[in-house]
Amino acid sequence: MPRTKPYHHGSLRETLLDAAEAALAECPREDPSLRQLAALLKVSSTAPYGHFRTKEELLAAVATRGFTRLRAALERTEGGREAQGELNRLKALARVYLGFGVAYPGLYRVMFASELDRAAHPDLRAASAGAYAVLRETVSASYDNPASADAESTSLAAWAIVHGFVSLLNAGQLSNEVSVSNDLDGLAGLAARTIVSSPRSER
Amino acid sequence: MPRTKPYHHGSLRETLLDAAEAALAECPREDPSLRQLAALLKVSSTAPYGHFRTKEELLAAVATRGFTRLRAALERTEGGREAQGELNRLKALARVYLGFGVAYPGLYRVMFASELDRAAHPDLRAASAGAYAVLRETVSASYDNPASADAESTSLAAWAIVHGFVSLLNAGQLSNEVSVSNDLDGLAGLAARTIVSSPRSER
DNA sequence: AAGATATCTTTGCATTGCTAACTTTGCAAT
DNA sequence: ATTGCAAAGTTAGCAATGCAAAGATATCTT
Repeated sequence: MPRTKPYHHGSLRETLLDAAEAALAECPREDPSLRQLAALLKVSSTAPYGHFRTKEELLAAVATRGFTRLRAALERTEGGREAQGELNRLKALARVYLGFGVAYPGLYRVMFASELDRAAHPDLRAASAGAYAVLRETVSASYDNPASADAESTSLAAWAIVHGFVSLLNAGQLSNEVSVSNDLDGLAGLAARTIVSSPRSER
Repeated sequence: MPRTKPYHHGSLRETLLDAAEAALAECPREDPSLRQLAALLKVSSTAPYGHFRTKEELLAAVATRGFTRLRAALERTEGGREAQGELNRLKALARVYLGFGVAYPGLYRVMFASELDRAAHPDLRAASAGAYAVLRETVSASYDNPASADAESTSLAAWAIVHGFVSLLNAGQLSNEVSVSNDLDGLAGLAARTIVSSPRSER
């Protein structure tokens, strides 16, 4: 277990996560190497192994922090709860989601990397579920029965559509359809409209 | 340039792609190593470099084949064109898309990997655009003006939602919402309904 | 003051992507 | 047929990486 105030480096664990995130910001399409991170922090190549058993564990921790921050961003959304009608609330939320994903493509990639074994990292699952919960609550708030299967389905569709946009954007798959793509507001509106107008049996 | 009938191995290039795909089928969450592929095919470790300049180039070729196959699968969809109403056509297409993505998680991951530099691989872009075209044509067929911005947007939303579902499923992110998740038919219906009911100015 | 413990270092190994230089094979032109 | 040549494959080797021991060192507890 890490101490509160270790000797050499203060708190290497957090610093490693910061460095990994910074590296992902610079080279979004490749995972940072533990050795480079260690060299950057002036510690030996194997120092990280005192805090993470494997590289995947470090990446899982990075992803967990990412979901926590995404959740915070979603909760901080202006017009997220109070404002003018369901459509605008959803659009605002979608806009924040898209903005986050596009602003931190490397981090977002790690967060949703299918390379990570989610079953082996419960805290990661929890953080992810926490971020999704914000979306789900906002979507299902406009349902008579927010716990209904209908509300659940629509929430899922909402997640799929915003995540799909971010994923396609960051993969460079939407460079052709620039008309709509680079305009995050447009995409957010599209996502919100698509979700709001979806059929609901019990509204 | 590769010959029609080289000497030692017949046609190593295609065989390498097959082997890479097979490896992805076995270990979907990690990229195969060139050396292992070479060893499997009983050629030297550097033989692949006669056909691909880098590993990324091989992966791009794998991804290209993947998109070609996805397109073929989408075009082969039963009820894709003829059948009973827009909703059913879309649902059938979505079902095929989801089935493909879930059946070949490793291949699908490489196809949409943000690690690949799409700008450097025009054929990959073309194959990807070809697969998307099938989806777009099906979606926009029900519009008065299939080339309208409206039809385009809805097609994009359709791609985002089915890709989002596959991505979330393969990342293991939907294991909690099993109620709907593991049922591909249910997800396909959800996607189709969400898209069909989306607002269209000029219908 | 002394021991325990977490933290970090040194050493080392196997794997990997890739380069450079050489060899082998099959085809074509003379 | 012999010769020349280009494509395809081989061997050898380098630097980087993830990770496993085993040893060193500083901090905390007692």
